[in-house]
Amino acid sequence: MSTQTPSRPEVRQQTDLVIGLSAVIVAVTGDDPKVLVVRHCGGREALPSGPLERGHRTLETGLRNWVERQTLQKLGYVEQLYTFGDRDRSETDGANATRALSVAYLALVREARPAGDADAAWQSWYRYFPWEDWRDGRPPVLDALEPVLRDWAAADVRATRGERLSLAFGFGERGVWDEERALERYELLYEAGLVGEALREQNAGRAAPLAGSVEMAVDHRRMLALAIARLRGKIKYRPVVFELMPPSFTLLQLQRTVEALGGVRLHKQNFRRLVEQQRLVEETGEATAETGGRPARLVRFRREVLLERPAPGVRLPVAGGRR
Amino acid sequence: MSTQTPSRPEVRQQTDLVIGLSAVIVAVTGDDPKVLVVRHCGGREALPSGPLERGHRTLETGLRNWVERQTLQKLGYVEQLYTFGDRDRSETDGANATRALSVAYLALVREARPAGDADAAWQSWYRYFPWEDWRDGRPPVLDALEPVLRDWAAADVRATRGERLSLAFGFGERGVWDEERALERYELLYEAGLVGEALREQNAGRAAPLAGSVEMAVDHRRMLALAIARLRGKIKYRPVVFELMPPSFTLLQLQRTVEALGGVRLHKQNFRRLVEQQRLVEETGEATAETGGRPARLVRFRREVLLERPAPGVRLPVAGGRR
DNA sequence: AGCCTTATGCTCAATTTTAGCATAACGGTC
DNA sequence: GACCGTTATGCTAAAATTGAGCATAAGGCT
Repeated sequence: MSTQTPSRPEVRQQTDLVIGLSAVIVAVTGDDPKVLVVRHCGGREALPSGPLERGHRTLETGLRNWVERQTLQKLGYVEQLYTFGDRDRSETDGANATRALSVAYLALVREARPAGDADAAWQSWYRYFPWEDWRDGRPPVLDALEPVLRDWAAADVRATRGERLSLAFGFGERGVWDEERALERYELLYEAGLVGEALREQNAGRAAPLAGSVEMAVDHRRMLALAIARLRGKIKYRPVVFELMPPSFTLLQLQRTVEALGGVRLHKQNFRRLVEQQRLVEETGEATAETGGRPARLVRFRREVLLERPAPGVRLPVAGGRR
Repeated sequence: MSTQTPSRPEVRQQTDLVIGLSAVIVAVTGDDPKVLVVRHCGGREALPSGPLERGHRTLETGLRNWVERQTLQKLGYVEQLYTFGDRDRSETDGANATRALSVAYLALVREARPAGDADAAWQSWYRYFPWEDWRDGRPPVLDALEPVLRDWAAADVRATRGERLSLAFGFGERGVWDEERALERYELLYEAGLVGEALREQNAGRAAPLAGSVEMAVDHRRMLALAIARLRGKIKYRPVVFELMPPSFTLLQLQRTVEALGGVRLHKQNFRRLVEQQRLVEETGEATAETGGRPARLVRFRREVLLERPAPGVRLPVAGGRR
């Protein structure tokens, strides 16, 4: 009750505990942001993952091990996302339930290899989140979603649901689409019973799962939503996009990559100006004629920017396509 | 080797595992950013923390429990920071070492109560990081640190240390101080053997620990560094400062709070304009004469901004004091 | 040559930032 | 009551950044 000193080994409980390690591995090929998924035992798609083992010196090495074993994919840039630990994540096999924590990571890789293993495959992440892709205007799924969500909000005694909706989806009149709120959107859909995962645990007969968006195993889709949100945010103040680019590339390729991640279109000239005046890239001297029209210069990432400015990122000059 | 499916309960290992929960609890009183510390068994100062127990539904409730038990402090805003899991964190009691994971959280509270429990105390965080406070110009500790760090970098075969130094501390000629890099700075000092914690594990006879900065138990100072870095970043794009403010306050109080966290001075008029034109606050109608000069209007946080703009934060208009 | 497509250069106006100047309003002091 | 120190606030000119487009360049193709 009173003065407790923390972490006394004698009182250590003997609860069964498993630490899971999961990776959201992202690559961009052409116009699509891809994520590496494996086929789960239960048939559902899952993120590469496995339990932390005694042999793993750090969580991150454990993760790399599992990913390489499962997908034959080497990881470059890796960053920790979040640790999930709710008790209801765990498998309840009787009174002595095993508690399952899960540490999720985000990894960025350059080339999406043709998924070394048969069970591993690269999939566009918009397959799981069709409402997140605004590059060709308002995604059609939202037409189906909006009324259901509004009803769900209206059934709320306190006004809080409606507020959260307008925040996440920009439903209100002055509402704007904030691409960084991908996680909040997924969580709202989950609460409203509009994603398949929500219906699994309790067969509460709420709305039917939403056609057109693919489920994932356990809470892996939530992890993916978090990864998307984080990446969309981070790209703006740290030059992480370049982790996804080949050694040399054209400015349009860079723009398409940023657009793929953000799910929005950008104003071309302004994007180039931004990238160039921030001196994020430098000339290679070469050019490529692959793209159809006038050949484009090939550039490469200027590593030195990391030393020069506090927060070099690719700010997103949004194109007309809003609303 | 090949097709492994993840998380099969049968193979679950019986390793001893403890999940620690630690909280960096922050408040700002007057001009100082405070953190709540408890006196550790070993005599060192520590963050409030304790092991995850079976009764805890979520990691966060577990954390809140421990904090309230140890410090009698209720938590408001809480956010997960990071999970530390390196094997060398663990206590090695023979071959069967217990692996200790630790999930660190950041919490923001309004009033720094006089530390309910005798073992708990509010301390300025600059006590542990004197080099992070640039509000009165370049902190004097850096004069002692810089040459030692430079020597350490010079002793490096590859040039990578020097690069990291100029990145983190802005030592180069064009170098700038980026307040958000608090964690990187701590880690460099750790590697260079300039903080006490570094000398504990291996009595490698490197440089002496730096006088003038206070150690903490285990890796708690690293957690604090991470919390500072995250908070300094987050403040700019989410209105989290207001979690630290009383219900009504003056613009100068708000500015002092932001300055305390960032460790930098801001341009007064520009700060006010920013806050006002972003409509982060609204009038209460009252005023206060407490501050000496002309009475200041009292304002309160305008919750509605959360619904209006994608990323409302207090961007930092730095005052002259750079360099 | 003419057309389509992508690459690039440049401009103009609207906004936002930076850095100060100037004035207001209160509590003392002489 | 005038004067001073202190903090609050209003306002502005100049510089820098953004948002939107126009216009031209340079390939491939028919």
